[in-house]
Amino acid sequence: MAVIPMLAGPTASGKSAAALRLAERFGLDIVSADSMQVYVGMDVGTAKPSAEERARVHHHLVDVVTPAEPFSVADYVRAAEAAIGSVLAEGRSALVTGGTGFYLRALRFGLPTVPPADPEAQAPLWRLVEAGRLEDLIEELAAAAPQDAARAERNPRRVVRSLEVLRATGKPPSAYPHLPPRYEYDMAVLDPPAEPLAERIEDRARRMFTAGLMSEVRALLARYPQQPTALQGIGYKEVAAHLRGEITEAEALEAVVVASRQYAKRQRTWFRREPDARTLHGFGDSLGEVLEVWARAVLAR
RNA sequence: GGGGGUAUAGCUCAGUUGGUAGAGCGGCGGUCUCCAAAACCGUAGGUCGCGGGUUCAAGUCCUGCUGCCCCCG
Repeated sequence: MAVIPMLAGPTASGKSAAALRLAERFGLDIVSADSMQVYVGMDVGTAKPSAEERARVHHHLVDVVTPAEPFSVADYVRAAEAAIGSVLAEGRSALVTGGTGFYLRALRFGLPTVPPADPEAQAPLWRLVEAGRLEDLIEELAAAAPQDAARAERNPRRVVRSLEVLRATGKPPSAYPHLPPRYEYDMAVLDPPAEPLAERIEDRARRMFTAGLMSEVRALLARYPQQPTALQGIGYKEVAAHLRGEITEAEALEAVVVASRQYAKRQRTWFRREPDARTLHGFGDSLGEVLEVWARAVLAR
């Protein structure tokens, strides 16, 4: 059974460029693992691969839904596994690459068997949260599932989700096993030094603004008034605030830079604890040889 | 030149009738079982512009100086 190479790393770590090189070198398709690049019309702000790059290498899981549609890890895993399956069926292999650790982990270790989230079932719980009764919900959860309550860390989203599952099925999320993953992966994580990464993040944010991020957001808002997830994206929420006149363009740019830096931090934290992953110190663009050796070894298994 | 205002954590600012300082943001660390570029949890930062004075005690009152802002000339 083939082992699929998986390349992760924080934003602006040069993983996309590196992935493109590896894909061309070894004749691989790229399977993106990016929770924002799945949306049509979100191009500039997500640093989506260009049309030219997508002509050179087939990218899967990019542009699969509109910003008006919901999309979740489960959707991701199903679609990504299907994509990998079809590539393997053609006698080739794929390279999974992206920065959404949550998606990568679900792909590697399997989707949990917890029932899917149901917005209607969550609605009454959210009403309580909004009414300032989070404490009560935590208590209810703690009474039946102390571990789940502890793990929720007072995070409203996690408390609500855990209670939703508990109330609907009588079992908390922690009682559900994971489905076995469909494929085996070998994960490499780019870990660039913080300072240079921060500089690259700032440069890239600048370039996004000059490349038309503002008009992209304007078009998005006009076309999809209801956006469950898109406006969570870095670059999008800040520019939207500017378009509403709440902050200046300079402030929006600064906010994007800060949010991106914080995001990169969270990604590093996530990947650092990822089991069985090899860490490669540096940027994707400066690790060409190392990455090639790694990919060749993985593909030979 | 005269008058008024202001000076507190990296930034923006709170600090009640005097009892040696807080918040938000940022920074740093962490969490993550179907919204994850999300949502959270935890921490470290301050000779309160500088010098005098009053007081048992001053960020808080008085005073001189310095910086910044506004008004008048």
